[in-house]
Amino acid sequence: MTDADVGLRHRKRAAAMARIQAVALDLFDERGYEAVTVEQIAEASDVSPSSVYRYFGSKEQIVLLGEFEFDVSDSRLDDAAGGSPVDVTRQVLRAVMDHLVGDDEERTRRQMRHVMSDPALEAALARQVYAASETLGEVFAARLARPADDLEVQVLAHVVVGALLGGLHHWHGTGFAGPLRDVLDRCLDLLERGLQVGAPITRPTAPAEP
Amino acid sequence: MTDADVGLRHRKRAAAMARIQAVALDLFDERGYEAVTVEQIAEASDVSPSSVYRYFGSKEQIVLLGEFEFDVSDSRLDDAAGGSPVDVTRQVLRAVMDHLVGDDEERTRRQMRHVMSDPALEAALARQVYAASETLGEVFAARLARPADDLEVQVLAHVVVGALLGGLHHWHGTGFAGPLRDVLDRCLDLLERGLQVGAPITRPTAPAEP
DNA sequence: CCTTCATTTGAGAGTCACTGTCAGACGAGG
DNA sequence: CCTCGTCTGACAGTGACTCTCAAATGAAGG
Repeated sequence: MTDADVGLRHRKRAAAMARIQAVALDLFDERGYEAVTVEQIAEASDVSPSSVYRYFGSKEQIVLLGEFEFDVSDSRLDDAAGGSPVDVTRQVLRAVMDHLVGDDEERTRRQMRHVMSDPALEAALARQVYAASETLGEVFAARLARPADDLEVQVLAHVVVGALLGGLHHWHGTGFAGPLRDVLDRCLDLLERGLQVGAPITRPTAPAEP
Repeated sequence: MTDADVGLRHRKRAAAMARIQAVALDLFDERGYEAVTVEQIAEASDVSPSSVYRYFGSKEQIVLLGEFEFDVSDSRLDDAAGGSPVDVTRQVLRAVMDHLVGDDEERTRRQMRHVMSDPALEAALARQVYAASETLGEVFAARLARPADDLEVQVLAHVVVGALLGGLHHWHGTGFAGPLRDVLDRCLDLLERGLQVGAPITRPTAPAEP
């Protein structure tokens, strides 16, 4: 094994993966996710179908690879030591967003459009998000010195991720208005401020609106 | 068409579906979800594979059909008029639980064991739960007289469902200890009481965040 | 430059979930 | 008992995904 990043082999692989994702996204925009076969993607990307599966594992991961995952060992998590769970989440979020948006904001919207309209993609994303909740739960549990299965820890982790998912849904529902990062930040603000989750429904300030 | 429930045709169909689900669950327990093919389920249930797909649409739905869905038109929703979102959720939860547990508590555990250990099932459940969040969001939006895409509404709905999902995870992680209904009720209690979501994490190290 | 070695690639065959079609079976209703 | 409408099973096909294996190719040393 060479130094792990600077081999012709490694670079070719990375280039092929990027090419496949770009080509696939174009084809999906053109004809829709379901209507495009992996074989067609492979041919248009000058690789064999075998390689596509070797690289991505599944058709969904061509779209989702790397999205909405986070690295527990990210150094920024250490910076949040002593902070609240939401602080920790904000750090995690920053790491996720750098991956997500750092690359290309428009690209994320194109991905989301397909994710939200295809059942298979939606399911794959939902699973990925659920897995992220579990990881976040482990982080919280470690910080709070509680067992990972602790009810409060699990509820907390899933609630935080749920809030972000709500934001994602809002972002999609409003035609992807504004930067995703801001929307998600606002979601965490809402959580911190405390949702009026137990308050009787009397709508505080909302003016009548159809 | 007859009165919709009391025809031989309808009864036969219902019986076949119940038989398929029971047979399938036995086979899954025996050999694992993935190792059992739909064709084998069909043969063991004395129906054709075509019928299995006609009844359930997909292999996953043999396990998941009806679980973790709720009926927006459930009469109990009206009883919660004027209550808080959590009250509404509690009513919804009661309706869901009556479906879920009303039938057979042990059966739910068997289902969950497979759901949690198979990626395809986990994804299907995650998607179903996500869809439930959307439905709940619509209910909340209507109650609060806000647009369905409203950020707070979406965050609220997804947070509530997230809390329940956290409870489900806890339930699974603790070997399905105690009635699921109680666990989920406690999750909603935690939400109402307000999670210490913004509170600094109690650690020996001194906090240094504003 | 050339050889050797370790990986990676592409090709092909096979499995299985799922879809669409259609003729025959079988309740429903008279 | 007979017609009519619906449901069922059989069949053929598609596409995602897996496995295996021989050929290609980058890495490393002479």
